[in-house]
Amino acid sequence: MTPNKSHKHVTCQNCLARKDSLFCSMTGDDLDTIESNKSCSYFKKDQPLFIEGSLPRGVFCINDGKVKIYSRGEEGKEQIIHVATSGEIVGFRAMFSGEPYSVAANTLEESNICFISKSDFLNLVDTNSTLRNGILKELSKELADRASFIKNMAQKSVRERLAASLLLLDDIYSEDYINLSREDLANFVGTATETLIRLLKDFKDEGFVKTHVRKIEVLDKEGLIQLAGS
Amino acid sequence: MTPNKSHKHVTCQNCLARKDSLFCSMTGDDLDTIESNKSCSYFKKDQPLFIEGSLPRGVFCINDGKVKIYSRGEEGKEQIIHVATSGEIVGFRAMFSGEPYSVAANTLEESNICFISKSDFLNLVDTNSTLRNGILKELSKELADRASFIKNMAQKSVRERLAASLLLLDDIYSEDYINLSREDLANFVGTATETLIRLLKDFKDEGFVKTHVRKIEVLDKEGLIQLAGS
DNA sequence: GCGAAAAAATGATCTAGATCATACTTCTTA
DNA sequence: TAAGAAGTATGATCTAGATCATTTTTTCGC
Repeated sequence: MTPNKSHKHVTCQNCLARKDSLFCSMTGDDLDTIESNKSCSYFKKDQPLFIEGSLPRGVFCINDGKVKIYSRGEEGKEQIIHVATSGEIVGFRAMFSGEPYSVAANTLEESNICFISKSDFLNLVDTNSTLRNGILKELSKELADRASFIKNMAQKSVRERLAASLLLLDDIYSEDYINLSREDLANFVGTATETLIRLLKDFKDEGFVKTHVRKIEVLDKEGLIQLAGS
Repeated sequence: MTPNKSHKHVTCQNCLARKDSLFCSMTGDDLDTIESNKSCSYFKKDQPLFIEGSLPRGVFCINDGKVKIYSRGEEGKEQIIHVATSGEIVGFRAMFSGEPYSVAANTLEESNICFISKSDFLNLVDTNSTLRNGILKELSKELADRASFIKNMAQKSVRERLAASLLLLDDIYSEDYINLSREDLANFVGTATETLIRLLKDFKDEGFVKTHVRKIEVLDKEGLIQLAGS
């Protein structure tokens, strides 16, 4: 875990997260444009970037931290659609559709996040064809992801979905242990918190994972892959 | 229902479906390009446009008919993600992502469908910014749709999902009755065929719908909206 | 470091919906 | 137009997972 997450301005030129992002191929000039127009903020845990139904004013670029993208159901229960990490750009979909956000975004931990205004971003997309193609590609990939998400929700058991989710989150948290509340994890898997806790206990007993208080260490990736099915 | 769906060449200039499509704003020149390079085919019921895992060679433009977009689960059970109708362009997502199709597409009824090759289509997208923006918008909207699809699968009962699905399909089939097999409908709602049949019977008894053999007439939209919830 | 509040865990119970078996209806096509 | 096949319907049963209640553990502000 990064030792110091407190607020500091990160220049795009030096941004370590950029190399993994849609901005990876950005050249000097365009980079300068962003750099001089962006703003950088430090977010505490569980702060909103935007809420469902509001109008997008720009995009968020995660320098460091984790962000959950979710949608709230009737009784207020969240369904987490995605967990975004360093290098990801969050919130550009609603900008293209011209509609209000259909989802909300909150930080899951302390995060450093930059903001680029709608006009700056759209200009860039219009003029930079590499970025544009990257975005088309990204949108298409996400669409494919969500198709399989839907299929999993419809056809897999909670146990299978938990296995798949843990694998996914293990990638997202890379060197760190998975660090989500049981409730958030349940809302990602799409189940009740109690059910999640029980299944997680089974996974512990079966040696697939180990918990460090709230954090989850994946011990047996192969086993989870088997369990998750196709 | 169109009286004659047999094979005939439809020119883009005269295509009635175009006005509802991403190509709606297409100008003379670009339209000529498509017109001279596209091919038009007549598809019988339940014929594949493409299958999961194959590589896209172009896009399909539905002139007349219906197409299901679906993904197959482990035991072969389909999850229908979308039902596309006249004017829709099908299969362009995988072209941008550069990956094989993550979903499959089959006709649901006799259909007239045009094919535009990958290179022609990508050229058009590169040069025509209106089309491009239309596509970005479309992709973003679908992403939002799928987020709510996921949420519904996770949080709503089958009964609620059936109500929502019927409303959606009623729009797609516009003047016609909904015309899907019980199995396809079940695979769209995300439930077992038997469960779907039972719930559909309830809906009949409660006066929400009326069936004409396999076809379904929606009688009480308001009631279904209530039932479907948010 | 202490006490309150939040989060995690466990237990008991209940039901929506899956599954399996079988019967009936509607299409196909010979 | 009859027979077989596919699709639709219904009945009986079983269980994964939701829900509600309670206890234990962890976190956090003072």
